[in-house]
Amino acid sequence: MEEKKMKPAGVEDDDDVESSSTGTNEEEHGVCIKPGQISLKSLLYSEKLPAIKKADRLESARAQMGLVREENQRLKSILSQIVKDYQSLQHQFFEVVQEEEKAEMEPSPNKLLLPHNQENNEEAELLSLTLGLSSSQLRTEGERRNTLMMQSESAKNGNSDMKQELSLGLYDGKIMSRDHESSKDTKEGEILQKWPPSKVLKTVRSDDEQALEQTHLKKARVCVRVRCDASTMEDGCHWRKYGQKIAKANPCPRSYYRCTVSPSCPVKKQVQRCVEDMSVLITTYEGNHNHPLPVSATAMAFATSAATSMIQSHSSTSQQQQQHPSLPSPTSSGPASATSTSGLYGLDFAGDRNPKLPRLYFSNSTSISTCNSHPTITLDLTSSPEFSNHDGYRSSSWFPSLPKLPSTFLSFSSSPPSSSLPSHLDTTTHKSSSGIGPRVLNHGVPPQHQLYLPQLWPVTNTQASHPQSLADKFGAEATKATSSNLSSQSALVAAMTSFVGDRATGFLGDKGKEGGFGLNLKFGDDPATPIELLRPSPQADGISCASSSYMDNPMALGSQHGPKSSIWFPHSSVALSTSKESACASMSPAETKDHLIKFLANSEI
DNA sequence: CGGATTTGACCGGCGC
DNA sequence: GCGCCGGTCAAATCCG
Repeated sequence: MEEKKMKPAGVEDDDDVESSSTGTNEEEHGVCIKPGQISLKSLLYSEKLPAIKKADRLESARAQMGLVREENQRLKSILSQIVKDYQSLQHQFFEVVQEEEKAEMEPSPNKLLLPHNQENNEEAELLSLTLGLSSSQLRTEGERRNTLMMQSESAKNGNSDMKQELSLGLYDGKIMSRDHESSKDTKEGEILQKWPPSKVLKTVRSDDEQALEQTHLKKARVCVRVRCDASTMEDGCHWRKYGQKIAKANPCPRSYYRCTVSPSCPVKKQVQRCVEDMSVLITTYEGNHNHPLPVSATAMAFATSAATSMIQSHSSTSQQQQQHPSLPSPTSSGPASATSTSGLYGLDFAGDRNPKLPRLYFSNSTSISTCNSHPTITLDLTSSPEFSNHDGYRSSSWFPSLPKLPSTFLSFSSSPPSSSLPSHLDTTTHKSSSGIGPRVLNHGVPPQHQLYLPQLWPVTNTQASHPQSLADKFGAEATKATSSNLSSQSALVAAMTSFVGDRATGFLGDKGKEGGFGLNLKFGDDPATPIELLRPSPQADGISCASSSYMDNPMALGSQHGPKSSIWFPHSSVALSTSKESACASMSPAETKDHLIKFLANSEI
C-alpha cells in the first residue's frame, strides 16, 4: 500500500495487473504480462529518476499499452491456434465415432436379451441423459451428426447460442419437453409429453413396471457431502425453501428446498449440516430436473442425475437378475434389494505430476440399497482421512499405478464411506439399524473399500438397451459394461469440474468382477486435446474391451444407443480440466465450480 | 409490493 | 390404535 502511494496515479491499474500476473493464474484469467513490461515499469517507477516529467510518464504508459496490446495479439493468436487444434481433434473424433456407429449397427449378442416389448418401445421409452443438447433434438443419426457439426461451427463462429441451450439432467422423452422443441416434436408426429411422466407410459408398460420406475424416479436420491461454510451449497439452481425441520438424529435443522427454475420441476433438495462435522454440508437431491438448467447448474445436475440413474440401474439390474437366475448375482444376501458389484473405478484428476490435487476413486463395489424406497448415493466431496490412508487399497492390484497419496474421496454410494459417518446421511443405512442394511451393503468388503462409483447410466428406460445385469457387464459383455462406466465417467467429470476441476491427468481404473478390464484415461494438459478423454489409450492396460468401449461411450455423441439415449458431454467441460491447478487449490468447491463455469461460458465452445 | 423465508400445523408411513 | 418421525403445507413474516 505504501509503495502504491509513491507510484504515479496514472499507472496504478497497470500495477494491479502486474501484481496479478505474479500469481499462477494469469493465463486462466486471460491476463499475461511479460517480464519485459516489468522492467519498463520499474524504470518508470524508479525513484532514481525523480525528475520524470508528466509527458515522459505518459509516453512510457503509452509504450506500455503498446506492449500490452502486442501481448494481447499474441494471446489471441495462441487462442485461435488452440481452437483450431481443438476443432481438428473434434473432427477426428467425429469420424471415429461415426465409424463406431457403423460398427454398432451390427447385431449385438446383448440385444438377444432384450425383451420384445422393451425393444419395440425403445423409441418411446429410452431415456436420455443430456448435457449440452436435448436428445430429442437428435432423433436420427443424421440429425445428431448435423447438430454436432453445428456445435463445431458455432464454436468457430463464436456463437453463444449453444451455450445458452445447455440443458442437463435426466431427460426422459416422457419427462422433458423444451418449449422450442415442441414444434419440432409436433412436426414429427410425436406427442408432446410433459411432466409428470405417467400418461404415455401407461400405453407401453405394465403397471408394475411403471409403478416401479416412478417410484425410483421419485425416490432415488443423491447425497452430496461438501465442506461449506454457507448455509447452502451454491449449485447453480434456484431453490425455494419450503420447510425446515430438526431431525431426530441431528440437532442441526434440516432445510427443504424446491427447484424454482421451473414451476413444475419435481427436484427437491434437503440441506443439513453434518452432526459430527459442522463444516460439512450435506445436500440431498431428489428427482430430476425437467427443464433446461443454467449453465452453472449443469455439472451438479449431471452428476446427481447420473447418480440417480445409477441407482435405478442397479435396481433394474436386480430385477433383471430375477428374470435370469442363472446370472451371477451381485447381491450377497438379505431381504433388502441391495446390489453390490466389485469393480473399481478410479479417477485420478491429479496425475503423477501433481500429488496435491485430489484423486478420486470409485468402486463398482458400491451398494445401492433400494430397501425403504430411498436408494441413496452419497457423493462425498469432503476429504476423508480414514479412507485416504488406506494404502493397501491404493496399491492393490486394481490400481497398480496409483501412487500412495492423499486424496479427496468422492463416493457414489448408498452407504457412508466409513462407519463414522452419521447414519442420517442416508435413510437407507439409517433404517438399517436392524442389521439388514450395513450387512448387505458391506458385502464382505471393509467399509472404506466399498463406497465407490458403480456404473452410471441413463437408466430407467435405457435398460431396454442395456438389459444385461451388472454381472453381465463385468463379465463377458465387457464392451457394453465399459460403456456404462464411461457414463459414470461423464458424471464424475461433471462432478469434478464442479468441485475439483482443473488441470488434471485422469486415470480411470476399472476392474471387472470376473477378471476385469481396465481403463486408462489421460486428461491432457493441452487444451487442444480434450478429446483424448474419450479416446482409447494405446496403453489401456492391454484390455481390448476397454479400448473399444471408449467409443461406445454414449456421452461421446450418443452413438451407441441411438438418438433416444444420446448423451452429449460438452467438449468444454472436458477442456475444463486444463485450467490451472493453483487457482482451484485455494478455492472453495463452490468457487471452483463458478470459476469453471465461467471458463466454460467464456470458452466459446 | 412481490418474492423468499420462517414456522407451527398437518399428513402419511412405519413400528410397537 | 397410538405415537414417533420425516416431509409438506400455508399463513405470517421478512426483505429488497
